Amino acid sequence: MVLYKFKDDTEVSNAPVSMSQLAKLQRDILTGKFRPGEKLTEQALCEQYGVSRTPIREALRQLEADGLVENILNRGAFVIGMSQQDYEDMFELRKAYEIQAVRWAIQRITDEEMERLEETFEFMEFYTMRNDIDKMLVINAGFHQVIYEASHNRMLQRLLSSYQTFLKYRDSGMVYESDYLTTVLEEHRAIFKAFIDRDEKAGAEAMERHINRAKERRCG
Amino acid sequence: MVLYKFKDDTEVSNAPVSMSQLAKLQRDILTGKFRPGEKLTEQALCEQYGVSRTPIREALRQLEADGLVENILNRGAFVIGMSQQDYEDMFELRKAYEIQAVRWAIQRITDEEMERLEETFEFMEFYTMRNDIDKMLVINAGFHQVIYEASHNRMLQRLLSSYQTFLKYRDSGMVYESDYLTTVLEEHRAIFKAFIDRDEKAGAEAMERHINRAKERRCG
DNA sequence: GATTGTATTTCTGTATACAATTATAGGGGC
DNA sequence: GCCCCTATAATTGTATACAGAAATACAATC
Repeated sequence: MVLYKFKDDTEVSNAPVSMSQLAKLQRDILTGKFRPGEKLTEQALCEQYGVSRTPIREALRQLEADGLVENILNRGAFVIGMSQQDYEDMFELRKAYEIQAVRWAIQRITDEEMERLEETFEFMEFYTMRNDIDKMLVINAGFHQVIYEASHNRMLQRLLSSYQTFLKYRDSGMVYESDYLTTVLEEHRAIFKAFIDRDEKAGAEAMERHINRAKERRCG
Repeated sequence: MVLYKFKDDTEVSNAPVSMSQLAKLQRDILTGKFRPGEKLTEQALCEQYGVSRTPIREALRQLEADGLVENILNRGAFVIGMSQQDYEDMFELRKAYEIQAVRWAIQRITDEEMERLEETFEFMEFYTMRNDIDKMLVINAGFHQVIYEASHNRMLQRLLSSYQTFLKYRDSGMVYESDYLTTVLEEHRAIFKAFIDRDEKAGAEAMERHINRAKERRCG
């Protein structure tokens, strides 16, 4: 049963979705299946994921670009560890770009994107009422994604999307406060309102509060 | 003749440096040898760079991560174009991270890094007096690089370094004002002074001014 | 002449083979 | 026992071969 369909055909549903080898490897690193510092031997990965070395090597190159592994010449790929400090820093870096994204998005958003943002926000209200955390996590990501697109800047979209991937797995193991959904909804409402009012400053401030609180919720 | 040697063995000299296939391809895209939208056929690249498809494909994956090409499944790699807007946006994105880098660097810099920063700044003074623009471009990059390292955050280092690569080729064709070097030196001096004073706020402000002026110089 | 379906060619995606480098294990010297 | 050297094994880097998808060319049809 498809409940909500994003522009890119990502769906909010419970159906298992087939993943690329890259995505699987990414997931397994982010969920801690491989330990920080651990060497990723290509042959071993081939057997684990059932593909040959070529696609594995290309995946490792992309993971290096995402900062998840380090490729050392003639020595191979090693999993990069994230300290608590690294993780907190990540929120600061993300915050700077999320704020910039909101600013540009409010300047540059198209009517079609505004409709998608509104639609997505309405789904957030619906699933908050239903208290459905799993679906909310997906819609949350979608809400931010619409903003990234509305910023009309590829670089920003790429970077912020990769932060989302990072958070997706980190969040999956989280325990949530009882008022989590309603709190987040209000934070998003403030951001959405800034779009309606075309108020760049209010949008930036609402986003800053949102990320600061997200940091507290997840790091605090 | 080696004039200045960075920690990573990058040298300020006129000696030709051998480049990896990736670096060559990166250079050729950034210098406009391939036009935006142009399809990069693997076989053609193999013949041009004298290597087989495997390393070419891996290079294309990395270039995609850097935002220089777009890989479409079963259709190949296409060069991404940068509009004037994209280019101006890039300065804003870089500014946000350069400011964060300075803040963290002032908090976290080690004695060894502080010595390197001082040494680098002294070389900047020397080459400014000599009015040697080519060497200054390299030292400039080195000055920022020391700050990135002193931020002690891998993600930030990676991103800002890739911006530097971007700028390196863009700058190479630039025409400079006569007071370019002395102006830039004073901007860097303000940043360096903030490190000595351990004044985070002053450092952030000095860096913001520096990037704003760099944007004016290059986009204005 | 334009259009559509099909055959051919070209190109990408993946697997495998080979070369070069690095890691490992064992033996000799001190 | 410790260190160093060498031989071997393991692993990465590169080239090539093959399978499948996409683009192209062309002929048949309207």
